[in-house]
Amino acid sequence: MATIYDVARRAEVSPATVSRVVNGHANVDPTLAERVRRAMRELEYRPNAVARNLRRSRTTLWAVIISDIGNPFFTSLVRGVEDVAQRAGFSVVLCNTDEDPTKESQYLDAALTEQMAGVIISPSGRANHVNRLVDARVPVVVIDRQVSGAHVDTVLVDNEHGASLATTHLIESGYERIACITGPEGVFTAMRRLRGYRRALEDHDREYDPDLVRHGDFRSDGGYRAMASLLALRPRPDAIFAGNNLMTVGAVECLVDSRIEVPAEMGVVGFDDVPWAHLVRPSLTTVAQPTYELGREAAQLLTQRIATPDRPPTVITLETKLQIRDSSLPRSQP
Amino acid sequence: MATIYDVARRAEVSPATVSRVVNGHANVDPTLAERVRRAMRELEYRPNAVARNLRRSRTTLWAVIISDIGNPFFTSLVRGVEDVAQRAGFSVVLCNTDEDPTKESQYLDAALTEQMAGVIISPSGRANHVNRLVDARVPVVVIDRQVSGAHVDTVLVDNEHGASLATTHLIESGYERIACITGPEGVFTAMRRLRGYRRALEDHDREYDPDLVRHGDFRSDGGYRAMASLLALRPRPDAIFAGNNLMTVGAVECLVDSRIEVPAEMGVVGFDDVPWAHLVRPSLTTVAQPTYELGREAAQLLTQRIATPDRPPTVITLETKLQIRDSSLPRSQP
DNA sequence: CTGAAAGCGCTAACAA
DNA sequence: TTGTTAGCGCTTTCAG
Repeated sequence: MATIYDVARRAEVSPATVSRVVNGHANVDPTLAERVRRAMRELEYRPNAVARNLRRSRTTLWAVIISDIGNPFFTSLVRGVEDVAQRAGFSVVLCNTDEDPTKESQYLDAALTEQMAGVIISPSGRANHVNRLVDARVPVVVIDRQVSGAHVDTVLVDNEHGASLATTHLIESGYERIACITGPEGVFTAMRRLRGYRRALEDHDREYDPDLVRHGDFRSDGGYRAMASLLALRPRPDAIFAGNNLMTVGAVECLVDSRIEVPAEMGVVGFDDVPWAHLVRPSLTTVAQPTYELGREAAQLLTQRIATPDRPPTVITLETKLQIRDSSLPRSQP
Repeated sequence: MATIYDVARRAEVSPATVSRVVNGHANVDPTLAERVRRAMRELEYRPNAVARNLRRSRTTLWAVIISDIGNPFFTSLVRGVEDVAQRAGFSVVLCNTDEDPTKESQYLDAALTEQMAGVIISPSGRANHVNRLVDARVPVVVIDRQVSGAHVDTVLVDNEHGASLATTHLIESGYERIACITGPEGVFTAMRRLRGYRRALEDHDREYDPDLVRHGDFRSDGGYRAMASLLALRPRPDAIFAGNNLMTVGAVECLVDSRIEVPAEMGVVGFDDVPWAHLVRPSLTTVAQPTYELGREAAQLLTQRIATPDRPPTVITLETKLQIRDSSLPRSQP
């Protein structure tokens, strides 16, 4: 690999001049600049970002740390991040933790030791992970899940409100025994969505019954198992609110396998849109999240945090929207 | 951020000794080592990977460059890569090109300038991109799509054979006018799958009719549009072979919207499994690819390439398997 | 077994 | 406008 010295020698200038041409910083005599550019071309010179990063003590890479690369929620979000990052001159790399705190910790280490310019993270676990970044003064934005006790920019959706909308919709459509499949205990979004479900019930003078609640793993399998367990109840629930997209899919798979008709025998509303929802019969009522915008907002916060590290942290909450489709058609009266 | 000098001073040793403790390279007196470790803890010392990388002129990051992060094919593949990488002490970062050569080029630049330890790429475009890596002696493995004229490790599936199996299956199930939706012109997998389709037809003394072929974009929308265009034909096709998972989804969506019964009015076979295939009615016959293994094999080749840069390139071809489900049920005789 | 010192490739004062 | 030079933080000879 040619270095900046090789180029300098060939162009008969100093390394500093080459650096100036490469970075377009200072004014360089056009003749020299041209000579430098030619030398670069001839030597196929490519700046060594590692050396540059060391010298400048900053990099141009953002890490986006997410918990499930297989969930379209995150892939859409990542696109939002990418589009903003690119315009601001950063490259985005993705790190997939599979909801595993060990993996998350490893990627945090990588982000720290590699001196990444910034991190956008949907934290799987406790606050201390995020605080490691904050303490090390790495610009960081938390996305999707609030971290209590971390003083950090955050982008959320109105989980509780969305869940409440969904549940209210089921109530008003005439469903009587509405169950809930929420996410893992201790995960922020899972707790908020459960709270919204509960609030809606209580607002309509329904009893909140913990027996009708299951905790899944935010993946399809968990939704399937939770649904199966709910189906064993007597009396059986006649509707369910599922706390994320993949668990909705799993729950519906279970209903299909059990030959239970949706919505005739079981109303279904899910949180977050299901990919290829059109293909699923019947079409699914969901609480739609602005996933792409979530990514955009996070990326914008991150650029601002990088520009002004000492600004006070912001929390942005985006709105969800209830998309009524066929899986929650009004209950025909007996 | 504490540096190695800070630690050395506190532990009253030389930076070299700290380095030895950190890397466990040479033998260090246990007393000193303990002093160093304590100093590290007290200062929350974290080695600066940028400086280390510069000094060692190698890094510990792999880039996986893929064309569509929204396609489960790639997400499963990435998991295969991650599992191997982690064991070998590398971190994996993902780069999404959205099939855009400009983005691809940018990520290649990033991989080069950041001196990444290795690259696994599913190239969207021409050979020259990959050759930039090979020429720069960056360890690289090409995955999913062969690059003609690049002397490089490659992991593929038997696209032609799989496509031929799928088409033969439709023929033997009694379908008469079998159309094909393949991928973008010039994309390796698209060409091979089209060739398999054609070969199967000709092997069964059917005429290959270019009017029955459409080129989609490997995404759902493209599949939808291609299907719509095929439906305008008179006589209409009575079966289709779709060249990847998302286009299969799009094609089926189009059929649903057009109220065309599958398989009664249109047999469907897709290449690559569709996520949540259970939910799609009827269940879809597909050519299943070993996506996770694809990633594993690629990662293994990459570790070998890094260990022995001058070994001759290998091409590995994994087998696909026809998964027969309901969307291609034997045609009932008229 | 330990320390001194050179240098990875680049940038940014500072001087000329 | 250009060049000289001193590091960024780390590893790794080479002496001791």
